[in-house]
Amino acid sequence: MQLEEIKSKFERFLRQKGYKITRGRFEIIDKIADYGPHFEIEELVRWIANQNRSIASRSTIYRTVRLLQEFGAIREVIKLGNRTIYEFTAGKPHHEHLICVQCGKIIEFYKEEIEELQDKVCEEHQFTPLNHRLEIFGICSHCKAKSHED
Amino acid sequence: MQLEEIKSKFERFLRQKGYKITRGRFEIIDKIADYGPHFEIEELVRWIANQNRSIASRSTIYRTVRLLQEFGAIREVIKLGNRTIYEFTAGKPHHEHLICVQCGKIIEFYKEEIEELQDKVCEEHQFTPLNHRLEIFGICSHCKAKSHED
DNA sequence: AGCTAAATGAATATCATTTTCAATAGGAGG
DNA sequence: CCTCCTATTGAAAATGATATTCATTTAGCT
Repeated sequence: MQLEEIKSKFERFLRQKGYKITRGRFEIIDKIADYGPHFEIEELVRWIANQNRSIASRSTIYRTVRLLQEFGAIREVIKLGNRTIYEFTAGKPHHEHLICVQCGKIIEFYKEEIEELQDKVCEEHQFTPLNHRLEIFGICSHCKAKSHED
Repeated sequence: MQLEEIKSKFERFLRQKGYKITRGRFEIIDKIADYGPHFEIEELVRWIANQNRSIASRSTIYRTVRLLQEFGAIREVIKLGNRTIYEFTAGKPHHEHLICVQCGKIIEFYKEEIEELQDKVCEEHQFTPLNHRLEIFGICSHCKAKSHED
């Protein structure tokens, strides 16, 4: 999905909710898209603050991230300590994460069979699934290679 | 694993680390075991404070929970907002969680095939897994039944 | 018993996130 | 284009979980 498409869908979302179409909200989307797939809000706030023109305050950035989560363009990947890492899903298909505990690298993957087995587990417990998250923590190939050097 | 067995293993752990064997630490373990399988620290602090004899201060409870995590008797189940839910693993076998978003109930499950598929994914990415967490959010059968009544 | 380092409690700090509140700016209707 | 109402914004303050500081106490060796 293109960025413009997301923005126009977001615009429709705002209208439908009776919210206003403000420049700040759309500039924040641009910045998030520029920043990369994974981010922390404080990091983003600093990054935006370091740029020439200030587009929004910390409060507005926090509020907009919440709004984008409600809209569905952003989701929480994981909370580590007091840090929360988000991802700009941007219409990306569903996936899970491998997280390198050494360098923080996040690798995305998708395994259909795992999804099916989860549904089966839910059925067995008469549990109605809404969403899920699978995180595997470990050492990525790069860090592994590096540790062998020592 | 029995509580006494855990405590004696913990004692060995403390000795080995050069830490001291204090009454407070063991009384906190007792309280956690009494409390139930899942808890939040603040909840635990209040619960302990409401009992006749004060066994430990908030700081000591926080510090001891950290220590027990390091030891391996406690693990973080999930962080929701600013709340962190822990579980007293007490040597329980590995498992994943179904979490009811309505009532907060936590159901444990284990699916061997999911574990195997995870290993396969890791191999494909030359990723060395250390641990993982699978959380499925949804509505438990009890809440589902209740919502039909309305 | 006496010594030394670790543990404790109380108060304070920290840090991400939320809220408050006064000022500003969408946008619908005229 | 003007007006009005309401949502939004920014800055500062509040919140809430957790960490840290520091003076005091205690575990556990000698």
